[in-house]
Amino acid sequence: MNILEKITNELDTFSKSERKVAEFILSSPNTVIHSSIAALAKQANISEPTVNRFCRRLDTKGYPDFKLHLAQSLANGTPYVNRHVDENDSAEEYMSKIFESTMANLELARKSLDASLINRSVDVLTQANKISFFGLGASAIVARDAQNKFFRFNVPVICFDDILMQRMSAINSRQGDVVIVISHTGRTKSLVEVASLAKENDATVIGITTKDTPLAKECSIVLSVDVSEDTDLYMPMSSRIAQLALIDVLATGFTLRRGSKFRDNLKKVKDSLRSSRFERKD
Amino acid sequence: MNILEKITNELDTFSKSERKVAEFILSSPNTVIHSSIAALAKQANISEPTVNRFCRRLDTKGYPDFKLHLAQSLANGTPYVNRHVDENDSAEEYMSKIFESTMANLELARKSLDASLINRSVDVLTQANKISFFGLGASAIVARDAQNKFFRFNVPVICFDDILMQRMSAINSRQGDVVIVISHTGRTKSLVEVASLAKENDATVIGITTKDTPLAKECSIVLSVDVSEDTDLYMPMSSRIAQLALIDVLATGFTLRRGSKFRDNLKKVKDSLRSSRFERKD
DNA sequence: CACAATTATGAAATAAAATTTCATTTTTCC
DNA sequence: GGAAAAATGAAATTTTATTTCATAATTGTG
Repeated sequence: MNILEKITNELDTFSKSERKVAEFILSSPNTVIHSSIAALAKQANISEPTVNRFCRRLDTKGYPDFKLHLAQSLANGTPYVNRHVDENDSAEEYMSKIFESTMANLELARKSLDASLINRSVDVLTQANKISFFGLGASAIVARDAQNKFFRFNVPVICFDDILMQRMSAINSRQGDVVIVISHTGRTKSLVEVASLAKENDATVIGITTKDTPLAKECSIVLSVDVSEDTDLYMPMSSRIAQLALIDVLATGFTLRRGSKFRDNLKKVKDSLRSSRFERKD
Repeated sequence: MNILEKITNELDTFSKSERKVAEFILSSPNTVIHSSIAALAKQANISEPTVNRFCRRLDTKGYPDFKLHLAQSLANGTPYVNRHVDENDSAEEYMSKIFESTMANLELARKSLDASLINRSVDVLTQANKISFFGLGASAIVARDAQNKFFRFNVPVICFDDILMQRMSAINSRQGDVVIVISHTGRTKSLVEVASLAKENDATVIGITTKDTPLAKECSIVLSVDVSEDTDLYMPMSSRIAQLALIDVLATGFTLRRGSKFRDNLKKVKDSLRSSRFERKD
């Protein structure tokens, strides 16, 4: 866990002097990582052993080890202290918080993904006769994005964000078809039904969802993308971004599996856009 | 810069003994951050002063300072060494690389964004009579996502990914309307024209694009989102994710500006979905 | 290829920093 | 109010890092 959060959380359990240390560290963590224990003790108006005891209380081996943890907490991309947007945040603040929590959630998502399942999914996708992407709401956007990517691979891809079309398409699926169903909650009834229908008709169903959900149970392969729930305030935020990153991973896996000749083809697709754009001067 | 990359880059400029240190550090950086200079010297079969000189050569103040940099480079979310996907990467590897470069690009994007322009954009959005989102290709997805978010705010929002509808809509815009045009390249002719048309008709045009592009020139406010170019192999990847994060920032800014009562309303929108979902057991 | 000049390296000494010990002060609780 | 417990800091000790300097290796030059 982020050590700055930890300090914040345990603030009340500290003694008077320890709190002085804690507050000083929270107020200028970037100074602390470049200070010796003596300098810190002086600035916080306490003695050196107190700092040392403080560090050990936080389950570090001592002051140098504590600084290491602190440095990591302050590193790029690691969310700092309160990642929740607050009523009175300035634009600078809420912007940083949103980006930071997005990055932290991508890290979480990466950790939750199983590479061997990615590999199997890529296997299945490269051998598919037809690939379908289904999603609703925010996940509909992910499905469209996936279509936009996979369509470049010159394989039959479809994408529906309409529950009736999804059902009809699922019922028409057959062996060799791959159906990718996207839902963060994994509880959207109509999507769970679509997954089940597709499976009954022998399609391979890949779920991009949270594990142990009704949708996950219907899937042949579950790519579970965990993100911290409370960052998605009242709107999907980090969840859809993590899903998109996963789509990138699948698309990349696909191109790698197909070899270098195939990638020339991708370049052609990209080049085809040239005439619709203004030239670059540089 | 990531110190591990730096070591890799400067590998040839090191002396024989320094290279031994470098190689040991690269092979097990996680051991090093918990070792004393003596332990490292012994394991790498060189003397302590050599380690010290090595650290200084890398522009750190000494060994402890070097460890701090190393710890930060190893922290969560910080991309490590080669972020480019390689022909022979395993699923585990390309997955990590894609997530890491996405995170690194979000960090870049955050740094490139100007909070005061975000603030102005939120001002304009909260006062808009009508909000339109236009994008094509991968940016069409971003526009749809934005619509999905802003529609919850109970303001008139439209979104088109069809160039004719975009033109018609732009021509019909008037003072008080806000048009958000999304394009990573900023060079898509038809979108530049749409921006220009909207502006001629007195709409406020916000561009989510790269700075100093033809599109940027046509906008009232330019929210420039920089991402490293070469990560978007032959498909848009990090660029669209950074754009989505920016949409989150704008939507969050909007809700903050509207106050807490407004957020109850958002909860209602979310709750309205409940009956379409399977209940949670926990 | 010799040999001076330069550069690299490590042993030992020194300096700096962190930790431990222990006496003193403060707080808690009966 | 006062004994027990907990917190704190001064000083001593230990650990760790850095500097100094002598020696070894490398490089360039005639």
